[in-house]
Amino acid sequence: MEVELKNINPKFVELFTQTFAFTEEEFALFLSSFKCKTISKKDYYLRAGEVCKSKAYLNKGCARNFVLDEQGHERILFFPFEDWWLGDFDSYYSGNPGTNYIQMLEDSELLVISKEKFQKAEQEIPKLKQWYSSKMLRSAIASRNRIEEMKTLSAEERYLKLIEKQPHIFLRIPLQHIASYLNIEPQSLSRMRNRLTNKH
Amino acid sequence: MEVELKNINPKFVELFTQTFAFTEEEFALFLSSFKCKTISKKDYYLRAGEVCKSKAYLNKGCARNFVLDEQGHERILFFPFEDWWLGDFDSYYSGNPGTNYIQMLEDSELLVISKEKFQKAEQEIPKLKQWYSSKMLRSAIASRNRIEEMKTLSAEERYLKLIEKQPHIFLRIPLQHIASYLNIEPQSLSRMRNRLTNKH
DNA sequence: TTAATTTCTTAACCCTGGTTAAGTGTTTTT
DNA sequence: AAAAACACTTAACCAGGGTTAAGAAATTAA
Repeated sequence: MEVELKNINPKFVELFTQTFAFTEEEFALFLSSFKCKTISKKDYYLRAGEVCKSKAYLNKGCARNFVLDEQGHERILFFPFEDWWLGDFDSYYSGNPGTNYIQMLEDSELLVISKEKFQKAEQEIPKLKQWYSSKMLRSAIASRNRIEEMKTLSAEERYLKLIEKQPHIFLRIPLQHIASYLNIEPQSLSRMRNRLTNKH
Repeated sequence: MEVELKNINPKFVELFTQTFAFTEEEFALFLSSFKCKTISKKDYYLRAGEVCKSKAYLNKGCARNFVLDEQGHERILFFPFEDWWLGDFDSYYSGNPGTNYIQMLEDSELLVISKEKFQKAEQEIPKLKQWYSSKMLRSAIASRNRIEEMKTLSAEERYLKLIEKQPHIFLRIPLQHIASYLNIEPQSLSRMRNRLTNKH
């Protein structure tokens, strides 16, 4: 489906027209490279084993991005919400089958751009590269901070930090998935919550 | 101290003159922006609380990059060896005090370039930006893979993977530090190694 | 409204890794 | 060569989270 401007998250428009100062023509050209795609709750945007051949802007909805461990256990890495970009980084750039699953947790709306069209757009709109470099830098820093956090905080500390820093997650994501994100079992999260409320 | 070409790791020279095709002048200019610095075993290149104002190429030696958890426990994130770049990413770009310690584990030799000189070099040598984008991309992917690994593998699995994929680490890094990297105590690593050898 | 499904909780038992403590080697320093 | 510092191991005890199982509560579908 073609993308209609009026339905696009204003943050998307602002990012490119304001922050990266695309001209009207550049933005129109860029936008025309996208297809709109809706995915129902519980359906997948990506599965392990597939090659990731596109980037997708999450216009509306939310998802869980997870991998499987050796025992086939689902391990959630993060929860994409509105204004995030979805994809399997490694697979996208290497061309190899990926390890990530991306499953929508609400009925969602994506703006999808294929690798080919993105590359073409990059050639026609040099500013796009700037955007991408800065995005990559922030992504690298965020991942490093996440590693630090995983290494230095206990499950309980990560839980408390999540409540403090990203309370919105608790409004839209079931606790069982938050448990997986914290790297513990739902029963353990339940026990922990119980322990914390009875603490005083 | 000035950098002398004959003492530089050939990988450094190759990266810029071959892979990124710097001209002779560009490479000479770039190289003249560096200072050579030696740091003895156990001394620090960087400490938490300091603002990271330079990038450093590890020409010779190795180090441990760690952070402190709430209990003041050292948690090693990775072991830089020859041909790595040292620094606190987040602090370098944000200008805020960092959280990382970088301590040399052998007498080491660094090629250091200040933030100012690097920015200047970037303006004079546009190819430098290409290098940096590609480095950032790989860094982002590596960090994501590391997060996946931390989420899906047990301490024992991470230990066995380390032996398989980076056996050189065991030749130069004390086991106590490897334990910290695996996120367990030295005693637990010892017990695990004992368990594994007695397994059959 | 009832049935079915999903989400969350509680409890008992077990296992892994943390903690504390002590002891043995091995380097390094004096 | 002796002392000091460092690196590694072993063992006993304990706590946190995994596992299994069951049931309660809340949503969704029929």
